[in-house]
Amino acid sequence: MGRSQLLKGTTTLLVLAVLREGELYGYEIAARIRERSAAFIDPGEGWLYPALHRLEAAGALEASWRESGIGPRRRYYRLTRTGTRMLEAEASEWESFARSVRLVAGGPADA
Amino acid sequence: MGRSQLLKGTTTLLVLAVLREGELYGYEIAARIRERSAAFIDPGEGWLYPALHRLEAAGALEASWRESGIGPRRRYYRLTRTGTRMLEAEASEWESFARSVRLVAGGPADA
DNA sequence: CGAACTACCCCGCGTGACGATGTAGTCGCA
DNA sequence: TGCGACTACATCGTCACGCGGGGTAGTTCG
Repeated sequence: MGRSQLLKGTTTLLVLAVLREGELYGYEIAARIRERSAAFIDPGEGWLYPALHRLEAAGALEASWRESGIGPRRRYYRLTRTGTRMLEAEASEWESFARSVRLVAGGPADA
Repeated sequence: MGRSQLLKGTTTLLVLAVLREGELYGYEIAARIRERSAAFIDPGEGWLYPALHRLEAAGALEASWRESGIGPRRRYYRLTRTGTRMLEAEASEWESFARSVRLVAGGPADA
């Protein structure tokens, strides 16, 4: 039950980051995050889709339905200009925070 | 409102980490965290004291009141054996998580 | 039925405002 | 000058609130 809370605040970054490469649909976004994190982060549907909606509502993402031909329709998401800026902001925010934690947790004399 | 949620799950690590050097009282713990993080992390009393109590109840910390002679009484906390182990666990958990985030957010071809 | 996606409620815990206690320092006023 | 009132600050604490991840059931379509 350790990292259960760690995710808070990073989901936006994670989602936006994998979308940097281009359009992806929900299921695929989850898969990318899982792969990239070496299965350490396993996106639950419970927060992934709400996160996508938040980001879409915030103007960071644009979405469009598309037939897959082989299965249900898929909703593809892509970064908007706003989303790209948000990604950069989130990334640097995370960087600062992670460094701070490292400074505190790293001990008295270390980097 | 960026880093608002990032703290979640790291408070235990932060508190235990600064106590690695020896006994400290609450107010001082907050100050240490603030200093070490270059003021990036500013511990709120609203989570610091509850966290201390949680950790004490969990057997990770031992506490004792002590007169300071110059001001209100202080409650000094120190790590127990359990707390040390918990610190190590939290630290490695954080490390893994941080690396995962970096892997995902770092982009397609980068470390 | 199963893949892709949605909706909804639960709840831990950080947030911010506030309070209580204790000491030192300052200022007023005779 | 002396002494109490009043302020400033250190220290510990509580509480209501809200965000957002967790879990899970529901929906649609092939």
